[in-house]
Amino acid sequence: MTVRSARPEPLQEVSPIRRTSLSDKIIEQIIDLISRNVLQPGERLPSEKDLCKRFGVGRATLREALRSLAVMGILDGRVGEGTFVSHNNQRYLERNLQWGLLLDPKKVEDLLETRLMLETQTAFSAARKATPADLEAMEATIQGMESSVDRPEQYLRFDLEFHLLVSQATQNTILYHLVSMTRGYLQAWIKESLVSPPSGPEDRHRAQSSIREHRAILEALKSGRAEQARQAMKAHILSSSADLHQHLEQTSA
Amino acid sequence: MTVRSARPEPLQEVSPIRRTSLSDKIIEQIIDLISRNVLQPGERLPSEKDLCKRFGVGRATLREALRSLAVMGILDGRVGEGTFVSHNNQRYLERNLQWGLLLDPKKVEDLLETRLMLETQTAFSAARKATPADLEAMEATIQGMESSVDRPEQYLRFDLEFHLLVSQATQNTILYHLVSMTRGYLQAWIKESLVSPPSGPEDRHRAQSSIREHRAILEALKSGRAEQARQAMKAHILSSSADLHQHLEQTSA
DNA sequence: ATTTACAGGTTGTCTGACAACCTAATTATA
DNA sequence: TATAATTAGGTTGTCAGACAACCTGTAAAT
Repeated sequence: MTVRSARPEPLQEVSPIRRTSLSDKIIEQIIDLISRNVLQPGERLPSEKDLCKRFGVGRATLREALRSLAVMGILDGRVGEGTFVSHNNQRYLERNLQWGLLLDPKKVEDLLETRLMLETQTAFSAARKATPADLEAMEATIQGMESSVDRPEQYLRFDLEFHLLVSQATQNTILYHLVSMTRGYLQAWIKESLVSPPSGPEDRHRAQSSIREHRAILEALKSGRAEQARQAMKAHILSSSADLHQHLEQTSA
Repeated sequence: MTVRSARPEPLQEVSPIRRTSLSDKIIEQIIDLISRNVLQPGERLPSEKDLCKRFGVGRATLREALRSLAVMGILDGRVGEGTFVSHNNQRYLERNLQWGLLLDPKKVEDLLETRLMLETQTAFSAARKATPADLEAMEATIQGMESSVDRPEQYLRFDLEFHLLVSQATQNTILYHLVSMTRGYLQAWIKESLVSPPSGPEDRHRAQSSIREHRAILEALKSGRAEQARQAMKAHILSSSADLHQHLEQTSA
């Protein structure tokens, strides 16, 4: 007699039984430990042998869980040293979107639209919530941009940092993650589009106007004018997106 | 002589060497296969033994890759049957955000703010892009709400469906996933807040005004007035959020 | 004192094995 | 013949042991 034959009529409210594998349970437990700060970022986990004994599972099972957490960017395994909690488990979202966009790479348009939407709104919200410390940090990144117009790599780091600071100023961690996610992925394209042609005078010109746009955003934030901040950010994103588009068409042509 | 002692002065442009594990390479290859549609959604992968031979790796290594793809929601392993490409690898975003939210428990406020931001913008965008078929489907969900004011469970399904249709009408899959993610998370709270008190006359009254709000959104979408659609959605989300807040405070008190 | 060599621990990978499970063909039964 | 039970083969889930590659700190050699 099988279980199947023992269920003649279909039940409506059957328990949503799901065979949860041992690895899944381990993943949940470890995530729980990290979220409760029992395991802190940078901390080393016990060795796999230890963990096997504690969880009461084989090493293969445990490793499947650890590997999964590693590709998510939550853990970081270093051969010969141990497994560590990633410093920036915040960043794991970017990583995963990266995997995801590899799945269908035609979403650049969608990404740009989403980014426009998110960042204009974060600018709006940040104008109301930004602390003096936030504004000061933004000021620093703009100065950083000014001092590195000829070093695209470094310039981009400051650029990214500025936008992250804006989203951080909203004090909404979800928004921060979403912005850093979209931004992190576009970064690859942006970098490529800036590096491919050797930095000429036009690039420097572009950098200068970009810095002006950032300053406009910062001024709006400082004065607390939310709508103005939104518009400034919108203008900046649009011109930046236009640049990216142009470069993309050039390379594809 | 170690490598360490051979690097007296810090190099700026060292190659960002990363020891890519075999599992990582397998993950990349499989994702590539899926993105190139060599492996289509729903399709079954060869057995693990087969894959081991093709990739030239041991089973443990292969399984770590498969498990990682499974927790991402890209693959779906069924014991005794095989491993399949997930029908909706679209869902990977929601899945990962889910893990992410487990990582650091966000506040409901953040979710509500994000939702307000996303949905007002999707309404704006949808007003410009919605097709007659989209509008027709939305009309149907509103009728569904009207016919189930006394069945909260069913009512909520229609409600959710409406909002998903709006975001779908933007034809931006990323936005769609983000909306469905925030919505899916709030759904648990919403359901609880509606089920806990037995449905009384006030609830029905609330449902009626909610339906009016949905109609207002739909009318704005039909007439293609983007700004009006945004305002209508904003009003709806705000009143809906206020309800949720009230219920939350009641239960916590 | 500096360098070298070594030992112990850790992750990465392989192999083989068994259990739980599903599918389908085969056999037994009414 | 038609239906039920059994069986066989394949598949994923898990375990155990082993070895390679690697890192770190310590002890030995220079």
